[in-house]
Amino acid sequence: MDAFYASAEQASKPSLRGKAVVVGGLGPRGVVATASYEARVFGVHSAMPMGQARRLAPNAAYLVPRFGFYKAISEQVMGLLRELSPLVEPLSLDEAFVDLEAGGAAWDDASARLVGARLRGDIRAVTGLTGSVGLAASKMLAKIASEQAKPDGLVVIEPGTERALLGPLSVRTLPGVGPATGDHLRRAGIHTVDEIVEAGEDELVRLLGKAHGHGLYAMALARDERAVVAEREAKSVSVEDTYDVDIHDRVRVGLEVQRLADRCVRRLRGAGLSGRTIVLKVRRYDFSTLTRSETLRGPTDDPAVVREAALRLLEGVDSTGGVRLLGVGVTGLADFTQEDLFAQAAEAAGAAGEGVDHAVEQAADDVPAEERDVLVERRWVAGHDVRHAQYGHGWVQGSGLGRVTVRFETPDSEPGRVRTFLVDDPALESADPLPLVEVTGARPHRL
DNA sequence: TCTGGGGTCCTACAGCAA
DNA sequence: TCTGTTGCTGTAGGACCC
Repeated sequence: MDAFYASAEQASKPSLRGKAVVVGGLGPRGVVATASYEARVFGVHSAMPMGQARRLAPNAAYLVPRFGFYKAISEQVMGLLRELSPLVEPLSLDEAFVDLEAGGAAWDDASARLVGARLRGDIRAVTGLTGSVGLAASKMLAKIASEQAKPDGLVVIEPGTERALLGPLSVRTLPGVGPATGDHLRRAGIHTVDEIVEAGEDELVRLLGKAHGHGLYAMALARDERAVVAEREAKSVSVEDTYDVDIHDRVRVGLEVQRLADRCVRRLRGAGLSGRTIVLKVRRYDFSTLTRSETLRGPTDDPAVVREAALRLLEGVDSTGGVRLLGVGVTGLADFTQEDLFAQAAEAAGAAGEGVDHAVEQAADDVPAEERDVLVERRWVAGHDVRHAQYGHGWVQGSGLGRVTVRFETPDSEPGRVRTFLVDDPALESADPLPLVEVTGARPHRL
């Protein structure tokens, strides 16, 4: 999908179409998740600090991501892909590999092209958004093709042309070559894919290590035999928070770690999993990051056990100077087993002397953060949908000083009017996003 | 001007056992 | 019996991806 989050917001909000839209964290430490193509003209791009984005594009619309909304659209698109083949490997909400041969949907160049073109039409019809398609004989090449196809295009890499196409490209084009590896190669005088091939496999292994060296050399030769894998099992579950202001108070750090442990366990349980290794992550004031982990005797999904382990790990961490991020994760996942749980819980209770604060567990956030903001504090979140008793459906454009500004429009309306209300106006309530495309008979869907 | 969140994979090293 | 090798497990960190 092209500039997915930003495009979804533009489709949802007619007044933003054709305008610079930036989706990301709006706090003082937020970064850009997606910038619309209009915003990219100003130099705004993913992973850029929001402050920098605002300086580059002060007049862009800045919105917080609505993952639930994007997920619903993503499921529609993944559904279309699964009609083509049982082998669909999602990489994220907006990207997936499809093995067309396995699905019998395509057997040669012409049929693949046809399938790709039809898919793009279907995506547009069902979601109202544009997607780009890359067709090639391997995952790596399909990915490169789809990058070249963006926005709103289709690119085919014909068999036999792969090496010639890759040769002059930057090493950064290859999957697995990020800033660090790119620098490493550059210092060795290697800038293009051709130069990787010229350097030879031994030299690459010497520079980058065994796995990376062999892998990259193969990629440079356009050799990529990786299969499309439909079902991937999760290997870890984690949650983390970056705080607007560094936390210095050791007690507060402990409380946050417990909250994160509870959130992590809720996710773990939601997935029907338990895990054996507890990981604590701490990013300090100077951005240095450290992790500490502890492996239990058996898998657990007991919040008390995870909390205690995380707190034990915290004891070994120096937080002088303050922490900007805390995280708790669980790896070594296993399917839920009752015996392990009881054994583990009893063991921990014995060892830790039952010092667990159950109030923390109860009070923790069962409701997603954005909903809490809207419902409990009645703070209106920029970009979120609302309904007004008199004016109908709209979205929050901004709020502050006891007032909230709402633009009243829907995906299929003209750009709407803006009105301002008191934040506690009883006629105003939060609302679900509306479907981007009118629901018509055959393929009903709900957002 | 500062740098999110949720993941995956690889490497290196220490300790232990065969 | 001592020593060196090998392989596994746990731990920590780094790079990368979207």
